[in-house]
Amino acid sequence: MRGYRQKLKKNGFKLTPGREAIIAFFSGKNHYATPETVWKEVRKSLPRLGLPTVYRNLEQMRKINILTQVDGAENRFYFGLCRAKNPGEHHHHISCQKCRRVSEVENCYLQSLTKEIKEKTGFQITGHKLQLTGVCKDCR
Amino acid sequence: MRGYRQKLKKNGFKLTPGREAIIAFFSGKNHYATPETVWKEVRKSLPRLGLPTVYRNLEQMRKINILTQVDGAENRFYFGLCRAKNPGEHHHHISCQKCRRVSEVENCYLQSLTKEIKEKTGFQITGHKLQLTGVCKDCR
DNA sequence: AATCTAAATAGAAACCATTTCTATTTGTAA
DNA sequence: TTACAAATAGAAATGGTTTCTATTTAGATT
Repeated sequence: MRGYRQKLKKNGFKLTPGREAIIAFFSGKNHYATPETVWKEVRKSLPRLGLPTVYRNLEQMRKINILTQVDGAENRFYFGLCRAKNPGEHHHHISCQKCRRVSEVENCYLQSLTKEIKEKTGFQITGHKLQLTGVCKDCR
Repeated sequence: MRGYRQKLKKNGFKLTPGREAIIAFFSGKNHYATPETVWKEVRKSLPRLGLPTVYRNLEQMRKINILTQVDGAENRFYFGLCRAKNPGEHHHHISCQKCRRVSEVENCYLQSLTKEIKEKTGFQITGHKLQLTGVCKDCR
C-alpha cells in the first residue's frame, strides 16, 4: 500500500480518498474487475464517489503501472492490480477463468520468436499483447 | 471467393448480397476495419444495407472462421479476412500498424511455454490470445 | 416458372459503457 | 493559513452496439 502512495506522488498525483479506496479494493481481492464493479464496492465507504471519477483513476493508475488492463470477452474494460517486481518492464499477466485472480508472468518468452515470425511473414514485429487464461492453483 | 460461398452454405447461411459485398470488401483490401468502415464502403453498391446487418454478418462470419477479430487500441470491433490454410486450427494474426494489413501466423509458438508458465505461476493454462503488431514488408 | 418457408433484412429505437462538461471541492506546497 | 492547481460530483452527452418488428428474400420444393 505504501508503495502505491509513493508511486502516485512521484507521478504528480494527489492522494485522494477515491484512489486509496480503489487500490484497497484491488489489494483485498487480487481479482480483475470492471469499473462499475469497483465503483459499486468502493461506494460503500465513499458514497459520493462518482463513476466518472473511478474511470479516470483507473486509467491514470494504469498509465503508471499500478494497475493492468485485462482483455475480457466482452467489449469493455477490466482492471487488475499489477504486482510485478518491476512493473515498468515488459511483462504479461494471466487471469484465472474461475476466480478472476490476476498473476504476473514476468518473463516474456516471445522476444525469441521475433526473428522466426519475421522470416515467415515478412513483418517486422514492433509489439505484442498476450492475454493468458488459465485456472489458478487454488481453483484446480 | 468461391471458397467463402461454400463455407457459408456448409454452415447453413444464405448467400445474400450483403455477405458477398462484405467479403468482397475484405478481399480487395486485406486490411482490418471497423463495422462502420465496412458499412460505409459496402453501402456504395448496396445503399439499403443497414449497419445492424453488417454487425450481424461480421459476427456470423467470424464464428465460422471466414473473418478474424483484431484487437485495436480503442474499445471497439475490428475485423479482417482470415487466409489461413486451415482456419479452424489454432493460429494467430499479425497486423501492420501502418497499412492495417492482416497476415496469418500459422504456427503457434506458445504451446511449449505452457509447462514453464505453470511451474512459475501455478496456473494451468487453458487458452491464450496473442495480438501481434508490426510493420509489413511493403511499409518498411 | 410458381410457391413456400425459414432465414435475413431495413429502419427505427433502445441500450449502456464510457466520456465530457462545469461548477465546486480538496490535497498540498508555500 | 492561504493559495491554487488538481480532483471531484453530478448531470448530460456520446457513440458503438444491440434489439425489435414488420417486411423481404434466398433457396428448396413442386
